[in-house]
Amino acid sequence: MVKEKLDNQTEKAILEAAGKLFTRKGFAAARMEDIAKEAGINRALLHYYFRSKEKMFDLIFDQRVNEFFSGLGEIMFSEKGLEEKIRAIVEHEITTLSAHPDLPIFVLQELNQNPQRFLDHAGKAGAHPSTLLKKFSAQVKDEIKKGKIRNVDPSQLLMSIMSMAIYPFIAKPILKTIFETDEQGFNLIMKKRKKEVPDFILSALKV
Amino acid sequence: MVKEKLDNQTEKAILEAAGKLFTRKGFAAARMEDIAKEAGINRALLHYYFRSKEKMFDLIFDQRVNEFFSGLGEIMFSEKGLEEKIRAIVEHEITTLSAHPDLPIFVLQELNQNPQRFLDHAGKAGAHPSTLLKKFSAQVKDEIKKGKIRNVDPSQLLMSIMSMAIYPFIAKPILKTIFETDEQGFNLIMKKRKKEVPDFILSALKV
DNA sequence: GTCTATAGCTGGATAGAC
DNA sequence: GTCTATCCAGCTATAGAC
Repeated sequence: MVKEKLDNQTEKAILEAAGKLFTRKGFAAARMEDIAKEAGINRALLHYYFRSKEKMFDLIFDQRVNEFFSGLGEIMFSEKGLEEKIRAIVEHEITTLSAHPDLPIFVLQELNQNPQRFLDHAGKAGAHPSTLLKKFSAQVKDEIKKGKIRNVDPSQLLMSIMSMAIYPFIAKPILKTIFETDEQGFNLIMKKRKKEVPDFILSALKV
Repeated sequence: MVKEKLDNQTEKAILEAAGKLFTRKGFAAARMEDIAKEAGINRALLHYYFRSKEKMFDLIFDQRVNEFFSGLGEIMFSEKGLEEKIRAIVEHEITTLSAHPDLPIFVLQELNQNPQRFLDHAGKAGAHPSTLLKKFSAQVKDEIKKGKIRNVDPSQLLMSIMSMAIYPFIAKPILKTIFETDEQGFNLIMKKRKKEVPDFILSALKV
């Protein structure tokens, strides 16, 4: 009666293939034929396992959204000080996205297509995303009151942090052209960015 | 013999409709039927004017890439000082994208799909995009040498500027949820950002 | 230049054999 | 559980009338 977890090679292969193709091409442009080929099986079997293209996509998308936001909550709700927290966020984002570079464009493209999805997803996850901002906001305001940092709008600050860490992965093709470099060179630049960005932010926050 | 420029209502209507739908849904998900309906004509006429879906898309895409980078070169190659230049870039990007919010996700999604396009496009435009970085880089290094600003990597700085201005528009559905606001509220936040971001950057550059 | 009708293809989904 | 064969809807593209 126990559901098999080790044996289903096929299911795993399909999910991997589907993840790859949906993430790369988006829902509409990814074809079942391609997914089947990538998984080394045929189209019919995809439907045997997952019934429809949409159901497959929903599985993948939810998983990707989770990856995209994984770890962020933990860091935000940890008891770290502000500086340490900022360093941890940037480090975490850049490390995650270096391993999964096309995560953000995929998730954000599909969310722009159907914003409701994010609310649905947040619903499943439990806490409303705004609690994350509130926690961060309180901490920033506290530091301002103590005179530790300059007076800045916490929302604007949070946006800036996330922007600086994530956007380069979205703009990668442009950046590779501008910097006249390849994949390896780009990754090196991102690695340096793990230190550069927090330093930049903290310098901006100095009183 | 002169090509009509005023009379072709239809061509204009089609381009507008196509722009709207391609930008919103991407190439694969946008259907000729929808474009025709949006333009108030029927499918056959689309082909009469533009032959194929791909040709239509190429026109739209090129135009969108131009919009996305419009004005940036001018500002970069102007004789403004660094501070003024940073303020101008951020102001320009946020203003442009407030008027065309789904420009970046469309352009960047399609460029990720086919990075070659950017090189092709840059080719047509004349100057290689890397000249833009070189100009900016020289100016930053000069200011550093003069002791006017902190020692920062110009490439990293440029990335940060663009990130902070552009990324929020890509992450809009997420931000609207986190900030618990609507379209109007979002626009207000972006308006404030035109000042907040340059101030933030300049503060980070202080010696 | 604009329409209707339709050809022709692509791709998701199902039936049924093994 | 996996395959082949096939159905059928949806979409691009074209032909031909007006």
